[in-house]
Amino acid sequence: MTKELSSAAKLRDALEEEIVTGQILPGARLDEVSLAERFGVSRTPVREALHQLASAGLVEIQPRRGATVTELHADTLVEMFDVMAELEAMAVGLAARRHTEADKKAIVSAHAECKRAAKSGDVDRYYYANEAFHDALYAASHHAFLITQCRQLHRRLKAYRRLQLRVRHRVSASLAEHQSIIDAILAFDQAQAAACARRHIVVQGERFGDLIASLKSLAAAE
Amino acid sequence: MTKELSSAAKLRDALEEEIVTGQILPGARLDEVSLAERFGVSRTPVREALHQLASAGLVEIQPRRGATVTELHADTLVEMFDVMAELEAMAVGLAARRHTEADKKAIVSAHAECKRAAKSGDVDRYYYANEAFHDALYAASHHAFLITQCRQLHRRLKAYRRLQLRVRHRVSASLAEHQSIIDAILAFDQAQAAACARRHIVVQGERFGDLIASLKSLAAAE
DNA sequence: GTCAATAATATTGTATACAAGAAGCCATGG
DNA sequence: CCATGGCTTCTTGTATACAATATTATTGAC
Repeated sequence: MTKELSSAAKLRDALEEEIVTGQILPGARLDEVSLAERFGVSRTPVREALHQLASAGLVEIQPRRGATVTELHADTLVEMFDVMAELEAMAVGLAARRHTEADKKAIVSAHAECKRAAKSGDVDRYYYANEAFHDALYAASHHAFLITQCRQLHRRLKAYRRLQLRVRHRVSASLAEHQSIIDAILAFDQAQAAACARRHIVVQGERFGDLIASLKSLAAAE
Repeated sequence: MTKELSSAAKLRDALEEEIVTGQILPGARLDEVSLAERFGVSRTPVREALHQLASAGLVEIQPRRGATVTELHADTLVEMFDVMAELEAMAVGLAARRHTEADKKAIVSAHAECKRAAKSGDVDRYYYANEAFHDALYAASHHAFLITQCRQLHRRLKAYRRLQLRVRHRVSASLAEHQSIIDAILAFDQAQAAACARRHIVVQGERFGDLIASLKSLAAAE
């Protein structure tokens, strides 16, 4: 059932996963023949996969000079968090107005899993639970196009979001923010829900900025 | 200087233009060999172009079944206008805070051209002037990532935006909305600017919905 | 010893050839 | 007369070959 994908599509997904999770580092060169050999295919599907990733912004292709994994500067990333905040605020605001009983259940249970994950102290588990929670929020907006936009950007920020979760006390703060979002949604308070969601993401951007700053000062001290 | 593009890239741009302007109709089949013949190249660059357009959402590719121009249902389009409204509100709000003297000049002069175009009664001329105006607004936000997102979505809505301009009195209304946006920006009033921009786009979505509805009732009456 | 120019190499961009799957068509059976 | 099965044909997906450009190394001159 899931084996109907073309090798180009499989390649694209595999590469995307490796880039998004940081297995392939930003700035790394993506050589067509090496990739072709690694995946046991010819250069043709490799090229297709690379071009598709380029359209998604994950890799950059310079004519006649090959592809590299996109390097996101700290300020670009912060900007991406800005836009993510706005989109998510919109989604959550809509969710406050439009959510069904099923949506409510999904959100609450995703949040419960987040709590369990937080208590367990397993950051990765929290990461996945968090992802499911946000997905439930998007779904409750019942706004198909917005959902795709949110998912796309969310995915691009995946690796960095994960990083930012390692900041001290971030997980418990995140959890509290989730709670306030849920409260606003269940009260059908659109404005409040949107505001909470926006703050939730903006905070992530800020923490991420802090992280970058501290890394920079560390590097400078060496 | 501009001739450094690969044939695949040229093809992609040409096809994008034809789709966006409606020369190729939604739902139309895009046959690889026909396109290859038409542009005098082999299938390889055609495939690359199609896949890139697919990532951008302009065409849909079904495995082993070829590519067609994406058909956007009325409700999807309205949703896209929703998101556009939110992004543009964000950009204009930022522009109110961040605009420079140069930005101010660019915006005002773009608006002046809009006025002249409106007075001339040339809808196409107004369309292009309008595009330049919005671009000037985006630029004034000084938010690189937001600008790319706005441009991308704006481009996808291009054909439909044009359609909606034909609605009676829409051009003069649009012009008035522009004026209110400018006023808010020049007053450095972020909230007001964002609200005006949001309304400006939401109205477009609504007018577009009206248009669709009237087309539907026309079709039903036949 | 360093810089520059040219040649050698490697890598991308395009074309063509081949393989595999999907759509249409005709024939045959009910 | 309609439906179903197999066959033909067309189209897409992949591989390989070739062409063009960028990179690198080597050699020569200053």
